Amino acid sequence: MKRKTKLLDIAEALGVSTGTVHRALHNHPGVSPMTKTRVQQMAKTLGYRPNLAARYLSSKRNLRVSVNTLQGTTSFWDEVRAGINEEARALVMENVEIEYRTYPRLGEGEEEAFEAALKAGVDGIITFPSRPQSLHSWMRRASRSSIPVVCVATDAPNTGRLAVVSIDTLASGSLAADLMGSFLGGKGKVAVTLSSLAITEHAEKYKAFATTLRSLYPKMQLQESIEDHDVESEAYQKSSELFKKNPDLAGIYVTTEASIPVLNAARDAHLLDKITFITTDLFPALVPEIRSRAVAATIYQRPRTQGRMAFRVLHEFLVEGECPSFQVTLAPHLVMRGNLDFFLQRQSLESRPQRAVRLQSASPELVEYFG
Amino acid sequence: MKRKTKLLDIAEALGVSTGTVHRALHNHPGVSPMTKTRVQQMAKTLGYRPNLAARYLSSKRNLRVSVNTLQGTTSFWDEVRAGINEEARALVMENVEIEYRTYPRLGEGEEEAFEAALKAGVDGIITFPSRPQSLHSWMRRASRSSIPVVCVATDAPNTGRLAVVSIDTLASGSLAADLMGSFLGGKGKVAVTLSSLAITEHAEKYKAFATTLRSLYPKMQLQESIEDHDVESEAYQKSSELFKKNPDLAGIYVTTEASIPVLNAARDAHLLDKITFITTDLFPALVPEIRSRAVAATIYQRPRTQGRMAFRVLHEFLVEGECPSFQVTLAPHLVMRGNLDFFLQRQSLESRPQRAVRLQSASPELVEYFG
DNA sequence: TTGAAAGCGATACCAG
DNA sequence: CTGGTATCGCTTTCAA
Repeated sequence: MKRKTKLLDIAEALGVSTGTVHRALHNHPGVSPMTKTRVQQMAKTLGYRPNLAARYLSSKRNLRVSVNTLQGTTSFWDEVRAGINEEARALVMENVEIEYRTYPRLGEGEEEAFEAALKAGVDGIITFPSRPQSLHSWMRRASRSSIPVVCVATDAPNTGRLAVVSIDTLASGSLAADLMGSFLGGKGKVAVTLSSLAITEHAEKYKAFATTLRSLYPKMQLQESIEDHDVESEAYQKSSELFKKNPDLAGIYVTTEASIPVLNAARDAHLLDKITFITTDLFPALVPEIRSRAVAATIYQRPRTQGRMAFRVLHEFLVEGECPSFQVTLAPHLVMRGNLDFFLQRQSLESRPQRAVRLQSASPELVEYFG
Repeated sequence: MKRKTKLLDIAEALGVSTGTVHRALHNHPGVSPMTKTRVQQMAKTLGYRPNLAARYLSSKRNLRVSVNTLQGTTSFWDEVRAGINEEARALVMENVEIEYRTYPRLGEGEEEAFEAALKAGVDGIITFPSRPQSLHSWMRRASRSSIPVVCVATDAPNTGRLAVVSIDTLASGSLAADLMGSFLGGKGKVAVTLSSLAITEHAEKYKAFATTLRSLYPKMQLQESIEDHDVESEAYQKSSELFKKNPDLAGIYVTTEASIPVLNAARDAHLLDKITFITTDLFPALVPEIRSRAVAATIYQRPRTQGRMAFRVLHEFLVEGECPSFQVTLAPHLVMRGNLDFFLQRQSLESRPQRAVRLQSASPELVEYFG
């Protein structure tokens, strides 16, 4: 086990000073191209890896990251932010500042938020690109200034973003299909609602659902999908129509968070107890529906963990400067009435400021839950 | 935002030197009781938090942790070790050494492994206490020498261990019950197999299963549980008897890894397609059973994440010196045929030496899976 | 029992 | 453009 090579080693090997080496490795101005390449070569051959402890200790600059997400009450985004916070405290030895920029509604104010983050000169951005197209040019600009951007929940393709953290859409759709088939004994009419087939994630869930259903439960009939375009009234409207047209509908898989209008449509059509619902995510209004078994199961997208991973990836990049571009994909969790309480217990504490969520158990111990 | 208080601050406040302060805070020998308490007081009132970067930088000592688990081929423990490794690389800036000590079978050689770790003078231990009673005195001894011990998968109560990382047994049992009820339409005879009711985790799973079944599906009849004592032949034997006595058995929940003998018993009794199986964990032999739908669903205990968390908790303690004793409880994952492939894809790469698991996706990106 | 001082490895500045 | 050097906060050793 040989000693790690440090700045001085490569300086001596080249007969220059550590200052020069440092500047060369960081592309700081004031180094002749010649020496710069020589230094970079030598660093490579010596296998130089910076000592992070020394870096943190001597560096006065602290990293600033902007977190751009939907506003408050949506429990999903509160969770995401909580996850980011947790990971920030756990991973870092000081010197990371997180600035939250939120926007009120899908696609409303997100460009402004992004622009503001860039203007403020942050070192990295975690964002939910609710309208990837509209953010596209801003993200490319960030990429050109080599400011890393991590997308959460939804990807923004071809934007030069560093990474995307999301739930495995294919696993979600396939699991939903397999469950639906099992619950219904492999027969009956089923449908899927989604926001828009134009959104990759939703299209993927739908496709996975359809494919799995066809291959595992060939006798089931999948109806055409419903697109609600993130409008609640549209969801209600269109699902009402669906129920009218298909009074024998046996199951429905709601891939978006907008399951309440669909449930209400079924309720108003007096079909609630005839239809098996599989929904997405977990939020207060859904809880009684699961308890009453109106919803058979919901696929939880682990917002807390998504936030955690997003920060982790960004931080790793900022610190190590690695990774071109990649995806982090999480396995979804299944919540049914049987295990609902365990998830609620976990959620209720997410807004706590502390570094880790801890709750009293029966024993005098501390309990931590991880999504 | 005021400057962080450092060693020098508290030294000046007391008119002593930083060396003394350091020794006092670390209970090093050679400090008068008087000054020691004065220093500790002052540290508290000033809200002193050590600067970890400086600590790492100046300290030559490196942490050694021993990981005591079952041997190799069991994919579960390979995963756990992989998780530990991953987290170690991700969390730490050098100076952590991991020593693996494995033992061949349940309860065989684990005391020796533990003793060896203590003799070797490690700074912390992560262990699977396969026979908590037999490890009891060793663990108490570790606790007396204030060597932190983290249990994985199974707890060892009243041993003074720092923490336990495990799957939420209640959520597992309840989820299994709810699924079973849903699959079977709320009626029929069901049974549970487990290793031994004397093991807390198994008793909890059983109880959760029974409770949830009774409350959500009161028409279902739960038979008496089968205990296999971790002996495959016993599992086969006893489940064969069960099937003989209850030819109308509709479902069975196998809470242990020993699902194969139970499946074989059902197969030999020509009841395989009449019984709905819900099993535990995911290993090669189980894959074809899930594919053929002999197993309707399996509850995955996320060994990789268990390993990750175990290391994380231990490391946090070693570095921050906090936490009396606590539990980390993970939500189980549900694997069915629909989403089986996603888990397999993830597993197949677990033994990779790299810091993160990355696999080629359709796009030229890197993909990471997290359990 | 305590103080003084020499590092640890990178950063950031100032002087040449 | 480049070299030299003080600095970050803590650990550790050597003297007193």
